[in-house]
Amino acid sequence: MNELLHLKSAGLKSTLPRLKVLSLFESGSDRHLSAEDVYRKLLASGDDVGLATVYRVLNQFEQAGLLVKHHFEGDKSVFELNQGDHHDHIVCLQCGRVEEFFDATIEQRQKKAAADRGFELHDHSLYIYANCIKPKCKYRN
Amino acid sequence: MNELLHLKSAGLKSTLPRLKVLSLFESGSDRHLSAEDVYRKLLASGDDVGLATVYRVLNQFEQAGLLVKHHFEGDKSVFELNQGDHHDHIVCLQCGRVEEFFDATIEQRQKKAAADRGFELHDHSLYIYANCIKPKCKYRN
DNA sequence: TTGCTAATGCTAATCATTCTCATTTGCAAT
DNA sequence: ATTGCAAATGAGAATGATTAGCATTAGCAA
Repeated sequence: MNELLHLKSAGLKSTLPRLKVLSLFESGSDRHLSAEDVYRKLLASGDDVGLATVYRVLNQFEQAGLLVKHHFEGDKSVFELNQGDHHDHIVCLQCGRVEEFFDATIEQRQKKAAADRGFELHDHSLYIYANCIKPKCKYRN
Repeated sequence: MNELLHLKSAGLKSTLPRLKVLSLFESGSDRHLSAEDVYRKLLASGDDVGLATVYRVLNQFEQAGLLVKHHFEGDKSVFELNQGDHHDHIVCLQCGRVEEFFDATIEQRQKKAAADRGFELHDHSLYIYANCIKPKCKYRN
């Protein structure tokens, strides 16, 4: 029911593909999904949604503020549910695991860096590429 | 002569296309160039270098540590001369002007953020997207 | 000067993403 | 419930950046 409200308020019709995609993210085990990921997952669960539609819906959701889009290293972009909390990302170069973090000091200094140089910060993207040192990383031990 | 040394030490033959590309960056008015940019500039100066070669050379130079590659918002990537000093970027959303900056505190906190979560920082990319408030911005006044 | 390997320059191929357009579907007004 | 129509979908073609394949050319060491 919540989804419906979201879609409505975004001026989007409540259609099958859109509901499927949205619930994928809301039920999500993986928070960060590419268009291809979404497409595969839907196919796997027997829901036939065209790839073009997935791309369209994802972008509409981003516009509507339901999702946030990220460009990690490499070509394809990934989306995650927008839960209001801004955060940055650490991506493991080995296993691809993504961890989120927020550092008020970094945010602060960014704003200052921009202001000092005569810019008005609009947005930023910070990705840290690293290696897990935890045993969690599937490519270690 | 300096270029020659660079190429040699990178195990790259000193060829015309490579010298052309390298001097483009070293003489550079624009520090940040895409493959397409390089291609156009070379054509403009009467030097005929194939686009594929430009891409190849750019990547080889990156591997060799002569250039650094960046992915600003959007699709195409840009290269800049590697002068040893790491820095991040502020990109004007209006005019595309790129300003470089370095903030020791931000660097520090990033390392800490990674370490705190069991990662060993390998690399990071930080891009600030902003609007010039200086009259410099060609899309203002 | 010769010879061989690496480099170049085309063009065709890839990959992610977007566009086109004919067909279908949500939904508001009968 | 039924109808009508704009909005949404699906399939495949088109795009744009980047890379691969291969025949030709050019550094450079002997």
